[in-house]
Amino acid sequence: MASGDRRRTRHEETVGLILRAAWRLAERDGLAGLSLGELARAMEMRPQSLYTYFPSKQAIYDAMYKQGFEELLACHEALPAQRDPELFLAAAAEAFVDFAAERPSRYQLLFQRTVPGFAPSEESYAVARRALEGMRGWLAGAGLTCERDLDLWRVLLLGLAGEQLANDPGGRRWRQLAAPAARYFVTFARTENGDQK
Amino acid sequence: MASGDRRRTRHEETVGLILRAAWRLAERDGLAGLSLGELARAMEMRPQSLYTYFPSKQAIYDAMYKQGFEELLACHEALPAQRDPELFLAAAAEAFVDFAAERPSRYQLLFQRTVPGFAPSEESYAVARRALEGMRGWLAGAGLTCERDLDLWRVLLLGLAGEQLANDPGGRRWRQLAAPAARYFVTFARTENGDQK
DNA sequence: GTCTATATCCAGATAGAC
DNA sequence: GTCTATCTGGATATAGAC
Repeated sequence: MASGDRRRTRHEETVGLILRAAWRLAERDGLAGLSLGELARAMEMRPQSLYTYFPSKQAIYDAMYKQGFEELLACHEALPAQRDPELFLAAAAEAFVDFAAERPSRYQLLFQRTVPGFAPSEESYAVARRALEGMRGWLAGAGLTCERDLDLWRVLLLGLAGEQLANDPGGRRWRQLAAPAARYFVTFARTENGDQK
Repeated sequence: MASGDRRRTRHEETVGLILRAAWRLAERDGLAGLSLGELARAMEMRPQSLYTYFPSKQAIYDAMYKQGFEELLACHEALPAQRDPELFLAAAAEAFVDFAAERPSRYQLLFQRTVPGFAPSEESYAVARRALEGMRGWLAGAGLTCERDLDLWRVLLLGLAGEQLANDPGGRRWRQLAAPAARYFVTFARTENGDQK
């Protein structure tokens, strides 16, 4: 029915607006400092009305987590194709630091475990796994297929973004290290794998 | 005066016990979830009595921050001497991951910026700088003196510890990557520096 | 879907008696 | 130094009228 559809659409629009506002407040007050009162005020609602859209505060964090990984997947798909896998990985590493720098609280929710009591639902975590599988595919494209390679790649991404956010927010000090670090990683992984074979 | 000395000693002892309890609670409830009520209960005090020892909750976080870096410095000094700087850096990287794994909330307070509103005092930050200067010295011992080398070294430490805590707490998955990553870091940095000269 | 009203609980912090 | 008492303001969440 048309009226049912319209109502559902309106509901989902509001859910989207609430998440937008939640990200904005998380940037301003800290992710763990997000409060339903402030969030409601930003939406020009009473705090209780938020429960029409989310059953709990945890559910809001969970929706943010899922949305964050969906955005990361979109960011991955937007990466330009590259013949050279090394150049592709360098661009991917830069894009990851940019992704984190653009919204620090998103990096914090997705990759650090700092919100007391929060754990993603199975459904949301599935999106996170898809992002990781995408990375596994890139490495395979560069001839790197063992689990250790993926683990070290993750170290570089996490470390680059973490240092950039914590010690040079708004700058480029670690961002500019992303490409050489990615090259380092590929050389290292190939050498190590060669040693073992 | 003897009685004055004894009182001061008792006071400082209590401060130490409060910090111990604060770390324990931070591990249990999350660093940002630390509450003065819980902390007082652990000390068998009323919450108000804590103000005899610390003027605010922020001051407690600040003392924890300073203590954490003092512990890191002690950990650095405990590293066995090594003729080979590469072996020394490998051991240092492993020790750093162990340091983080042993008390995740300490890693979180010292190296992530996730407690809403917390910023270290100048005095406490000075201790953090000493720890960083120590690392600079190690790299210099391996012939690595440019700022970029130190930045990439920090990426490795932060990334290794962060992944270990977030995705394999209690395990050794990233810890065992520390030594090979450090060894290759040295090789890579020397090669890069050679290219530039 | 949004509201008023309320429940329940907790936070960090201060004043002043003992 | 520790306590009782209190302030002030928040939090998340639920019930039920409109």
